[in-house]
Amino acid sequence: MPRKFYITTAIDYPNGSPHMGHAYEKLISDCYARWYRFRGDQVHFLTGTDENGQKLVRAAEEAGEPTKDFVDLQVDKFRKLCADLGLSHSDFIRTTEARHKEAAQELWERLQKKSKIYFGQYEGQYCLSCEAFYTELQAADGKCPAHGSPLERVKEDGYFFKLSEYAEWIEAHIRDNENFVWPKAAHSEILNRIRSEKIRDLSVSRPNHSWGIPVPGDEKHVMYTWFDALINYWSAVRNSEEKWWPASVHVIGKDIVWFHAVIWPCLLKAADLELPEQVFVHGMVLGQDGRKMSKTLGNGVDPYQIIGQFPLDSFRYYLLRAIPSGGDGAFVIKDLVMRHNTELANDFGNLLSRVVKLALKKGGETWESRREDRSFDFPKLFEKLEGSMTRREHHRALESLWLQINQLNLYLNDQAPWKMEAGSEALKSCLSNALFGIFGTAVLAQAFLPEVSRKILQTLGQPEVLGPEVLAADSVSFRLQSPEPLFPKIEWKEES
RNA sequence: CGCGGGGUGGAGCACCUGUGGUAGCUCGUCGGGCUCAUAACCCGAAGGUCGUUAGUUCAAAUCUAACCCCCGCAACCA
Repeated sequence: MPRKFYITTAIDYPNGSPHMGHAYEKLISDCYARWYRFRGDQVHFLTGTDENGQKLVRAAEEAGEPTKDFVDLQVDKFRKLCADLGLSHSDFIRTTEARHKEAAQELWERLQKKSKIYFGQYEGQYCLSCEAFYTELQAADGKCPAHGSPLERVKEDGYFFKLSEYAEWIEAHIRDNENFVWPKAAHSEILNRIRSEKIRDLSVSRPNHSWGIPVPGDEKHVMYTWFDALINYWSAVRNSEEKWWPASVHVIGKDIVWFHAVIWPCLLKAADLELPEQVFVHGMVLGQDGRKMSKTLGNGVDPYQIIGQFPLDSFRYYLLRAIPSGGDGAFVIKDLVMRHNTELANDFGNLLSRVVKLALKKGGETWESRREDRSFDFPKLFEKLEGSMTRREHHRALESLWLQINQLNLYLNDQAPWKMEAGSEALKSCLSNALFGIFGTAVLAQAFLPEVSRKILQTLGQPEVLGPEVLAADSVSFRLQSPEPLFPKIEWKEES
């Protein structure tokens, strides 16, 4: 029976255009979605947009457009990004959709019925321009960190979620489930924070300015954006809840760990819903100077500087390989080009050329690889990749894959099949081994380099999508086609 | 101040976080091999006291402590 794997990205806040971080998170998630699909699991892969909150209303005002029109337009950009990245997502959710509204309201009512939400008063330092409260910690001097203007002491009516009731429970849950927040650094950081901060009840409503999801039974309030945003993971699969819930992995960035590792599980617990298995925190794509990408520093790289300029698989490969999962990494276009030219073109692409061309010359189109002749242990390599992927170390999976590619190149140099006599057994066995080696590598590379793998399999005369079981098949036959360069070299000059 | 991440041959990074045991990868430099292939592939060499200091240990880049430096935690922003 196939296992199920439900993976999500964070939903994006579309007040600006998609940036590198969005692309990174989506590509990582896509890689895992494809890997689990490859190993035979039933996969549901969700991404989408978070469209509530006053910040969007303000952004629309600044753009001089009605909020809804503005948001629709922005969301299209994110949809386009998904398409341009070749994402294999199963669903794209918008928090302005009816299905989400209904789900959020249902969850609210559930919590209210169980008295986990109550009506109260919020008192704090409030910035009028931000329409947000700041804690003593954020604004120690009583001034708005964003505007520098003095904050007002404001009392406001609103709804609260009894987060404090769950303080001990969530600490225990995180402590006892080492994989719940991953990687380890994120796990200990959040645990640390829970222990040092008093968990207080969470304000979950805002005054209704006709944008947002109305609080059931009280039109004067809408849900706080974060409250409803988290629920998207549930609302997207509510119609087939028994099939997909709970989520297997929420892939998120560092800045929203608290919401996903603390608030979200507590909400679910309070509503008697099952908890996600894992919150996977990825690192940040930094600017080429190794600092956080920012407009003021001008060190940012827009995803659209890459998409269309460089092959998609090279972009994917670079992000997945050059930035260790869980850590931060600088995005340097020159390095992307270098990895494309050396690792992809020279190591991998050239390997395909040299083997297939030689095979065509020496033995024609039809080749067969039998299990007893094989020099390479792909089932074992699969296990290795499986281990890396389970630990969410996709960069190591790629490293293992490349070790295999290097081994193949070395094998050819050692065997020197071009010196062997045409028609000899030695030649036949050497080349069928090499062909199987490429085949196995391409099969395993599907989650990482979908487009390229497809082309390789096609060159070998194999079906487009294959699972790990073919690696142990008794016999695989190839019907070779003349290969075209998989990775034409890229000429690229600094500051072009 | 506090929290978190990092400091490894000329450059960029693994390992450390999965088990402490001759320091590994890519690029660059130098020399060699091969000629099937996308001027590609393979081998070898030079180059590091793994931020500093102290400690634990038969043995530390890896564990412990202190310190120094860089980055993120306010804004565009995952």
